[in-house]
Amino acid sequence: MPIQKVTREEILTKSLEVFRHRGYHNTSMNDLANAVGLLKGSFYHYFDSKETLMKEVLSSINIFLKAQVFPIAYDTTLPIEERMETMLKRFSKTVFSKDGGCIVGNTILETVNLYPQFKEILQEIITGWMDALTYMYEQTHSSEHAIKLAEQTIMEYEGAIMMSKLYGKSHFYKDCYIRTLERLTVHG
Amino acid sequence: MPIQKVTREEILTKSLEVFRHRGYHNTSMNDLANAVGLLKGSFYHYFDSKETLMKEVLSSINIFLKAQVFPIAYDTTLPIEERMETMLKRFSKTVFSKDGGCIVGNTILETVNLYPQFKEILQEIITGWMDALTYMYEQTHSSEHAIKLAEQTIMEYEGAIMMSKLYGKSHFYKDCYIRTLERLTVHG
DNA sequence: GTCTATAAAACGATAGAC
DNA sequence: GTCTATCGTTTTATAGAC
Repeated sequence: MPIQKVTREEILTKSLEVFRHRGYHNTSMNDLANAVGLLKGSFYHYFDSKETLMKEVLSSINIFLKAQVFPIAYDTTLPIEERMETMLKRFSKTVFSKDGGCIVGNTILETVNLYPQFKEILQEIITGWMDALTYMYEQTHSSEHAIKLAEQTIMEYEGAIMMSKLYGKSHFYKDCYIRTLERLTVHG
Repeated sequence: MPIQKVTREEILTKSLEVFRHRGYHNTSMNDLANAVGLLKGSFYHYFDSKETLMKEVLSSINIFLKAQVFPIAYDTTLPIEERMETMLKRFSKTVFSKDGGCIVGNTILETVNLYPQFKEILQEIITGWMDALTYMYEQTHSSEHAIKLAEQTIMEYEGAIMMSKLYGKSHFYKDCYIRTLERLTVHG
């Protein structure tokens, strides 16, 4: 048996970073292979296409969020503010990056119109986030209002990513974070 | 002189639509040329590169906004709600599209990290929008608060575009629109 | 003939896939 | 490494208005 240089997991982790930084169409198989230290030819031993790889990257994000992040919202042993804070922080660590990219938001804007292959998994991720936020806002608001607040929170965060990228400043996130917490308590 | 099939203006208008729909990297010179009824080689008679073309597209958007949209905010002969409504509607007509794309937001997320060529003009567009919104919110809020509200408005709209694209629903825009108007009056 | 908008063909580079 | 396709770009040829 030849030596296995990398694992599928490592490829997925590295590919996530590359896709987040470069976008989907502007990432070549060469970029991905280089990032994990393989020749692009060897890459097809693990994944049969760029599309399949992206699908698995998005799927692994979804699995992680469903296992490690979203459940926090429903853990009623913790105070609501703490749940929200922890969830936002963990979510950011997975899905956002320092240079201002959100792999989920970027991929939606870049592909949903013309490459519906990713639409389903992207919807699943955002819906999971929506449900978790809605559940938390329902503790202090009506169901209909909670949904609107959850939508507003997600929209603001995605917009904050754009603004951070454009101006290289991070206060947009922080303002979002504060407003997201404020919505738990004020003007019911 | 031979028959001219298209004008520079027509190319810019058509290219704006193609870039908005397909994104920057996923648009080929072939796509652009086909959209205006030329072969891709002939395209270079008008623009010397894809990058130059995109720059001019963004620049034409900026010129239009500065001449026809942003000045509305400063027209004190009109009531503030009317100014905001008119501005939002005109802005949407130029920059957004039915299939849920914002050429400005998309291009920021797709290019700013790796193609800084567009950064300056993109900043100019967003800053123009920011200034117009801030000016209006300053009528009923402090300067510092007005800036935050303007930022929040832009972030929400860009997020709404993402959500509309993902779920094929338009209520995200409408909610943004309502909240943007509400911010003019409530909780000063 | 000159000028120029477009077509046609071909360039080198790089894409995704094998 | 090799394949084929396509990328952005350049060059050459053609056609029609002066």
